[in-house]
Amino acid sequence: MELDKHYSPQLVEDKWYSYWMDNGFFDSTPDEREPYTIVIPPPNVTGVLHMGHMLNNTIQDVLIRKARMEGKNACWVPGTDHASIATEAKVVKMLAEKGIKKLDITREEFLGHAWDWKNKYGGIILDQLKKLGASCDWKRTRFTMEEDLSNAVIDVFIKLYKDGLIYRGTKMVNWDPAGKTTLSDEEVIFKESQSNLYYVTYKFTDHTKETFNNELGGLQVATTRPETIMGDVAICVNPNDERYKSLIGKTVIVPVVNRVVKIIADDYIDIEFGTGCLKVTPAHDENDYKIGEKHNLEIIDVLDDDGRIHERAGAYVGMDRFACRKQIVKDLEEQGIITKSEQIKNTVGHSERTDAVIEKKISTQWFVNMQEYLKRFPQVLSAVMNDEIKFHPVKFKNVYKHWLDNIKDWNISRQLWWGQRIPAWYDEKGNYVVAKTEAEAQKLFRDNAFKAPMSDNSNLIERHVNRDTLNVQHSTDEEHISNPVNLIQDADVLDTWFSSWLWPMSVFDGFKEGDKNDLNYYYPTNDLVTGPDIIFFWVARMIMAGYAFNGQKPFSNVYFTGIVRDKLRRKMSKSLGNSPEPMDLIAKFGADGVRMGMLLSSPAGNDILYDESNVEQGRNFCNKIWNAYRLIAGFQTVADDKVSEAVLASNKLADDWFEMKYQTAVNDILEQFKDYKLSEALMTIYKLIWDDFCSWYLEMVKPVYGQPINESALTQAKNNLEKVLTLLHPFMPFITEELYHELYDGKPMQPMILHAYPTAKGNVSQVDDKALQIISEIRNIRNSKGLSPKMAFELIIKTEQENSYKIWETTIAKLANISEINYNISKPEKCLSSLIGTDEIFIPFAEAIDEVAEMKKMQEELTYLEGFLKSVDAKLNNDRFVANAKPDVIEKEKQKRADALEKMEKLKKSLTQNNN
RNA sequence: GGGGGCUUAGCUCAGCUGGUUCAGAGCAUCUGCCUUACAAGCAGAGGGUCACUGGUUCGAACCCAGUAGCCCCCA
Repeated sequence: MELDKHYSPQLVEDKWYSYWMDNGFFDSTPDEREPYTIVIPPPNVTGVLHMGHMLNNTIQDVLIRKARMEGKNACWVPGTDHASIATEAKVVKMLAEKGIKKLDITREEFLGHAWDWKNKYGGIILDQLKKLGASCDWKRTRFTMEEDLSNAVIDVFIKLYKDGLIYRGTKMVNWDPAGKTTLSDEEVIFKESQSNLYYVTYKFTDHTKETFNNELGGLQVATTRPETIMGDVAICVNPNDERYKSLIGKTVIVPVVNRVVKIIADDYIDIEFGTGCLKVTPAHDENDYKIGEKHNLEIIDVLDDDGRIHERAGAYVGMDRFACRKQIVKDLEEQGIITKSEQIKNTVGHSERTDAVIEKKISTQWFVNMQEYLKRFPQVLSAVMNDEIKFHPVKFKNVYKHWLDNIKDWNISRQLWWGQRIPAWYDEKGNYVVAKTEAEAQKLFRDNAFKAPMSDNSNLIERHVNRDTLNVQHSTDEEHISNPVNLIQDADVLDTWFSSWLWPMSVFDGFKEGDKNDLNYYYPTNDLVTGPDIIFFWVARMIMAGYAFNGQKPFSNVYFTGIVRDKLRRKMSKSLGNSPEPMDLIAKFGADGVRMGMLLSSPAGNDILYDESNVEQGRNFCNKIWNAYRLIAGFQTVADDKVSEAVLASNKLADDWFEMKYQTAVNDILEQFKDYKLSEALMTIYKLIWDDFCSWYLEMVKPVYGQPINESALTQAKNNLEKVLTLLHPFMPFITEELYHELYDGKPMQPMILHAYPTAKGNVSQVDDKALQIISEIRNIRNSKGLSPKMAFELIIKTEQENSYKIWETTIAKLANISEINYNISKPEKCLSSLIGTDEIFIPFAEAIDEVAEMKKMQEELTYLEGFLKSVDAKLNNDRFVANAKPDVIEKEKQKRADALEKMEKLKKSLTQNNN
């Protein structure tokens, strides 16, 4: 069959993927073999495959395929995440486009639309992974919101609540006015921005003026958020600030609302910042809130859920917060109350999902008590620190520790509908219980096992907290409680990560009643491959869940990939349009080429700078392998006894030599795998195939044109191709499967995907290949002298180890185009010469030798060697070196000295001969 | 403001506990080749005061201190 010069991935990839699937090679069920398990970081159902997924899933596939070939029971569990806030936002938008408002439909109707959406689009990303070659056990595909997994989430919530690790509390939280939900601290992204710092005058009351007066008739306060002025309840200065000492305890008037507030003192205030006076707005700033608590101040929340000014503010009601800021600045400037402003750099929190500017606000939410959690499960930290769970690269250990050391309580309730609904039930007074069903909740109420509300009832309906709601009112209306009616389930759902932290267990039905075979067999999993951006969101929390709910770690290794960026180090993003479409890339370069392109330049933890030339390199490599196969497939054969002894021996030697190269590479590759240095492992294979296999080995055994190859040599060549294909298979599964089948006429003993992976070998038998340097040297001489490779040379070798060269004579003759080799005969009158180690080679060459240039070259080398010898002697003559250095180091220096002397002697001899 | 990391060839990166012939790889570059597997290729070559300054040491890309620049995380 005539094979095309170019490999066409498009013709083979789908074929092999179906073949693997149809034969169930990706499937895994527990058996007596050692398991090897990876759970996929479940992509969001809203997502389409991006370059980050490509990298991440390629790495997982390499690991899982290698394990499978090593005879382990490899199980890679795929699935998707319901991505509460992202999906809800998407569905809301989709409905809005149809003219449907979320507020106008019921929760059930909304969820119906959401499920429709999920069923329609949720599987796209998984289908795209198949194009990449991902060998997931698709029969095990899970979804974080399917019934079993949702039940697990609810059960875990109830358990943690009973254990006192989950509580309902009123605290300052992050509010996303676009998503209309609270967020955990991790979901807030701080961005640096240019802001205006406005100087606002708070007029003194008459009483204050008596003791202190100035030109302004008031205190100047610097603020970046004038729209919260209506929530001001005090002015705070540093007690050590001489400027304001006499004012502490006096009063000023808040602009706009004309509220009279006190001037208080607190160490927290930075004397240097602004004017040294802080307007205290406890409802809208974490630090102000703390000051408010300390000084027992009122809390006036001036914003509503949409980020507009609330009636409570008493002015600018209904106005958007940013519009209000502009307006208030304009108005106060006109009144002469704002006298100046300056630009400053500060950081502003944004929602990770909606990018809206986050508002801090006080709200009643559900929290996980992290301090207590870590106290009960100290392994969460220790397991990572003592490498029971290994991070690759290790630098992330520090990041992890730092986060745990400063951890705050985890806000897990979200004001959304898409997600697991919080199993808390309230009566009309706001008393509540946590229970899986309404019936159980009723029973708990009957048993008086309820909690009194943190705040009054209105909080259930309207989530604002004003000063009244902070006064906790313990209900004592027992008569009412003993006859509960109309329980309402909490309207909120749980943070997405509160479900995905269970993923490594829940995908194996770890929380379900019934047999735990899968969990016991596959868990703890082996490797987790993910991005460092979710180390806190997900990695840390899976570790927490692992120890809390199973008493074991969730995985043994975490491989942190880098972030895929463009050539200019910019993140890939839709708005920049700098991200290639992965499916187009695969169509153009083939999945194998893309996989290689992604892997080549992505050491663990380093960002990868995506450049199409990497993918081209991958495609070119495929083509190289394809052509190596084409060469082998095209050989005509002849029986071994029909070729000369020399050819037989030469081919045998080539095989031994390649075996040495191969086994050395295998040993290196297995080490690199152990260290999770996948790009280095791939590079080692790349060089083994391109340089050692193609450029050297195949050239050694390739017969001259038109001649056949002897049968044993062909068999060896095929074996060697099989070996390198095997090594490469985890990285480039398609082409290796294709060629492996071709190699055995479509009927190999077993498919490549199940082929045994090579193992390390202690003693690699060495083949003396010093002589091969001659080939490079002669090519070099030809190149530098502009002599054609077609011109055959004679060669004279001066050496004490003739045999080192003799065994390679056939190869040297073929690859360097040498017609005759002689040993240790006298140097011809006119010749080109060179040193191979301490051996000399001469090429008789009568015409056109530039003797002056030759001499100059030798003289230069001699000069270098003299300098080199001097430095070696300096070491050896240094008593302290001889006294302190290790014996083997000294021995090496002595050897260097001897070699240098020998070379110098030969060069000197050549120089004098030429001079004669 | 706190923590972590980085700075080695034009680019992207290796370089383990300091010690082989003046520091390695891939890509890119240059030179010569369409040599019957591959021009998506072959053969060869050039290219680096290892950020800077000082210190420790017989010996420093590697250890220590400081300086400069860059990146990430956290608040």
